[in-house]
Amino acid sequence: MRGPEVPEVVVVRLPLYVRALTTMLTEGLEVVSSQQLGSRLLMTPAQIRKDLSYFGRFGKQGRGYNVRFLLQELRRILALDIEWRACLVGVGRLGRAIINYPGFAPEAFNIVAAFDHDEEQVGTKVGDILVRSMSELPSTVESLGISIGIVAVPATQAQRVIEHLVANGVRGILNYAPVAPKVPEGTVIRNIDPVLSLQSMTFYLRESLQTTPA
Amino acid sequence: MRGPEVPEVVVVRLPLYVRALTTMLTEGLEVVSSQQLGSRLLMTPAQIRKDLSYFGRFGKQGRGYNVRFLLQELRRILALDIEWRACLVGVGRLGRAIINYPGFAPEAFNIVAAFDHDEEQVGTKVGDILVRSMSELPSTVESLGISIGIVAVPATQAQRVIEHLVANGVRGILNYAPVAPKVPEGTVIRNIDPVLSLQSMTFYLRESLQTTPA
DNA sequence: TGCAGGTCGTGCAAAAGTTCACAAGTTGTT
DNA sequence: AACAACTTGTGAACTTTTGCACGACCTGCA
Repeated sequence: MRGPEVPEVVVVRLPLYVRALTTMLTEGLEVVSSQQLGSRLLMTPAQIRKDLSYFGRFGKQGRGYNVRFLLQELRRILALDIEWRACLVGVGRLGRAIINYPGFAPEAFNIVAAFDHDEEQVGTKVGDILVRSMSELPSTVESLGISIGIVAVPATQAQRVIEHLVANGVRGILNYAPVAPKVPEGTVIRNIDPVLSLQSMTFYLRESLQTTPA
Repeated sequence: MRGPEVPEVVVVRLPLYVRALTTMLTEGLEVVSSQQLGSRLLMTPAQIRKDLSYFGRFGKQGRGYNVRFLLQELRRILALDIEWRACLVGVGRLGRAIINYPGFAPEAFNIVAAFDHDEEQVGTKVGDILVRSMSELPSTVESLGISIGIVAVPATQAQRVIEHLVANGVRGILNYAPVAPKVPEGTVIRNIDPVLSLQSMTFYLRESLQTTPA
């Protein structure tokens, strides 16, 4: 039905381009070639051109890409030109840090509600966000137009919480719990898991650590 | 010189196996087939068997894998059977949250030192970690045997800080700054970047948001 | 013992992803 | 106007990754 299916790897790279182009724009650069972009991002120019070609023709031969225009197009493609509302579930230490993280809002990702299972927490405020009871989740998601759920609960509860979110219409999950939850078709999940990152890193560090004697 | 080069995708999946096997062990499961493991991790059994085959033959035909044994082997391969010492650079809100994150220590990743550029912070304690001056970094890395650097500084300073770490012998970088720093050959970097995750997520959410009318 | 049901490890084929290489077009200079 | 220097977009070649399918083997039961 839709056009040529875009590989997920390509979609995952687009935000990298958005970020690099944003920087370039603030540097006053008006035009950029796939060559230049590639050397900044450590990628081949061909890959950048191929990636972009899934979505249209944004460049000009002999010249390159207009930074402002390409940026605007990529933001539109990724739907970054609209505000996204998220809720946080789990207001423990990690949850509090996430609410206070200053990196989301400038990118138009706004955490507009927080929930916690612990009734002691309910009614308190974290930053300027009111902590609500889990029972208020359905109505709050509905009334505030929340489409993303940020999960910062213990691993044991993550699957259940995510199912609850999905059942109430939340289609995007940003999961900080150290598990890989299963989600139904049509739901998008991204896992933030520093321990997994470290655990694959050590495979490579091992070698440089143990110096082999002659 | 070394055996058949192991693809990085494979290495990145190993920690997933480690985690699933750990859970299974606590559940009292003694033997597991690639089939079972695959259905838990949402992967094909063939992929699991192929991945493991890069490192040896751990299973028994007709039976499967001994959970305890496979887990032990994988932990050895990933070098998770030794303690890893890390330092944190940047003791802002994010850095404090990282120090207090309870997920590292149980996996034998220990943050044993913290540094900050801000002399006001130096000398204070975060949790039970003393904040040191950047000038103490070289000697501290050396004396405490630190091999991993966790970077939680503003984006503008990340590249510089990482170069400083690498120059002092730190070969593994866990970067929380929203940039993709360049690192020299032989250094392993992993980026934790929730904004990028969200920005690729919205591409898929966009569609389900805008319901196409008939 | 013989056989049915299961599972591993792996060569091979298919699929997915990356890079090459070139026609076509742009820009600036002489 | 002609040309040199660039750069895009893309089909084709190549590389990497995934999945299939089957021989070999294990286990338990009749």
